[in-house]
Amino acid sequence: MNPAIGAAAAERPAAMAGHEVLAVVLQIRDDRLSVLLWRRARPPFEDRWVLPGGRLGDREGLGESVRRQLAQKVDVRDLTHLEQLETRGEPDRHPYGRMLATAYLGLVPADIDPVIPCDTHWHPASDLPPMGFDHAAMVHSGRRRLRAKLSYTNVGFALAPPEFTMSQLSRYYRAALGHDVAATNLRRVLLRRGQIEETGESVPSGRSGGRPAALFRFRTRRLEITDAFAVLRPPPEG
Amino acid sequence: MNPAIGAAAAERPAAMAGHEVLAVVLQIRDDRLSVLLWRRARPPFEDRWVLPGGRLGDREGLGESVRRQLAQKVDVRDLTHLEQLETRGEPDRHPYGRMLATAYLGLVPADIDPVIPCDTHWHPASDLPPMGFDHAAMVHSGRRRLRAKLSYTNVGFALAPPEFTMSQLSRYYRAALGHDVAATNLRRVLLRRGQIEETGESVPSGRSGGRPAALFRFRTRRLEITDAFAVLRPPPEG
DNA sequence: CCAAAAGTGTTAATGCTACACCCATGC
DNA sequence: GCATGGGTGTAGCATTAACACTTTTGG
Repeated sequence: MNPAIGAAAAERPAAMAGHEVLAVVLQIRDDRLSVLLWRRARPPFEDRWVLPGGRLGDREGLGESVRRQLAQKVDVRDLTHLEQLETRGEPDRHPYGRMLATAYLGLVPADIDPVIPCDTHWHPASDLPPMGFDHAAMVHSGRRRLRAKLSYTNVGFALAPPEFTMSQLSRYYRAALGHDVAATNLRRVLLRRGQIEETGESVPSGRSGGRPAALFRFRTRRLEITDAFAVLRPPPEG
Repeated sequence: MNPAIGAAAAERPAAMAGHEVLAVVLQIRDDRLSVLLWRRARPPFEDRWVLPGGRLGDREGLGESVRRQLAQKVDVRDLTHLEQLETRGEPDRHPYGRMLATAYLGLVPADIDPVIPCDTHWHPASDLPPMGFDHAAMVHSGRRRLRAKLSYTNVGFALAPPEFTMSQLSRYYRAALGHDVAATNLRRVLLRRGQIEETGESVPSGRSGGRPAALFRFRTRRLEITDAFAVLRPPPEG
């Protein structure tokens, strides 16, 4: 274990070892996939950006801990989805001693704007600021996971507001996937898979005219795998 | 020598807190997907079956620790693939105190028969014996992960020997996926994706006759995603 | 010659993208 | 009317499962 360096070590005396939970909180903001980061005020990695999170409490589970810390520290309570990403435990990942970290992916729908403390900010996930520890790698894991799941699950529900038009939804997909997504085909894919349904309502057109857009909603707001077995699928029943 | 926390913990339960790594080691044996389990000789969960593993050492990383424990404790050194599955940290998952566990998925090719201690056995993954802790859930995670990855990556390499005939390979896939897989189509799918290639050699037919089978090998024996973006794929270059 | 196992050709179905076209609205 | 954005129809493409058929071997 690293010998303590200067004053900072005084805060965390000899036996620093433990487990922390971290959250890659993603949201589509202004048509960009963004991640919530917190600016460190002290060493190590002073002034670098890190993921929100903190030590696992003695009596709490991992997911529970992430939710608590997000609520307490950055006032994020509106996660529509939370799943475990990965655990990192390289002995030298924390300069002051042994510290394991379990990262979660959390998603916030686009219609919410959580009140966050002044030392936390949303950053475009494709243009991260200088980050501390191994947190940048975790953000990349989160992005990859989200991208993958958008194509075989209904995670879209976690990025979108409860009701939305297809052109809105296609913008969310575009932001999350990083490439163009045609609203017209997205509609058919998601309808075919039974992920979304029409609410029956529609949104009046803006001042520039245009046909009113139908409103849709996700049929369920819990994660489901809708497109398993793209290939090597099991033979039909019987 | 105890995979999970043994007697030492029982003697001083108060001080028990820490992190262990566990391995879901899978192999196709006799055309069945099998998992390596270890029979506990003492409480808690005496006589139940558990995953091999043990405490994370002070100076080792998680993956490193799994490899060490598998080599030392069950003499498994021939993993062709190892990846992290999940970390469980419910406060009550271990009756004697707080213990986090990170589970890995390890794969052993079908042509190897590791020498394992007498208290460990291979069990069919579809018919697990009574298991201790939350280890049965971890085995299920491992199976699901393997099944999923067989359809969009080249993990097959980790189940198969270096060279194989297509009917052998289809048996491995059948065992892992749990449903029929036609050798003829499997061949075309894997060739098209560039996962496998012919070695040029072939295997003489058995005493019952039949055309000699061509030998194949995986082009690479490292994990690659060969079929990303089944849907919502990015538009062509430009 | 016949049975057995491997390998090829072909068809039909699926599910997607792209694009042309039609619809409803504001001005 | 006409510009604007939404929605539908349709053609083409890629990929795969199923199955008939051919090839190569042992007895």
